[in-house]
Amino acid sequence: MAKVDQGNIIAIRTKTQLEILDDGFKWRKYGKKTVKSNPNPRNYYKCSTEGCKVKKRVERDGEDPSYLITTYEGRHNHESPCFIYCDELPLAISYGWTLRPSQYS
DNA sequence: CGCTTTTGACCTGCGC
DNA sequence: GCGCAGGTCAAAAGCG
Repeated sequence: MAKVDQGNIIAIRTKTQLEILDDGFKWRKYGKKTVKSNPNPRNYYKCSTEGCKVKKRVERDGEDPSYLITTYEGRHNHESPCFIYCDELPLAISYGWTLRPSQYS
């Protein structure tokens, strides 16, 4: 359905044992699905802020369960409820996250 | 009261 | 043409 993609897909790998990472935005979980590529379930989140059509995909690394892969899709239409949005990348870098190109699966 | 969360089912696209 | 995979939505319930 969504053919008009923002074209902004940023995959970030974080070394954490937590299942959910909070980057300062309000995310509403709208789906859970298990992918064959990974025996782990993949969580789908969407920004609950009005005017914000950003989608977030969270999945564990099948090769490194210690790592969590967070994929951001789209651009925020507002500032972070608590932090300032830096150009195009969230405060992920401040956390030492690894930024990867849109070459995701 | 508002908002969030959870599971299932459904749909589409692509490949062969 | 069929199957598979992935993705999204809907409803309901619970909680602060």
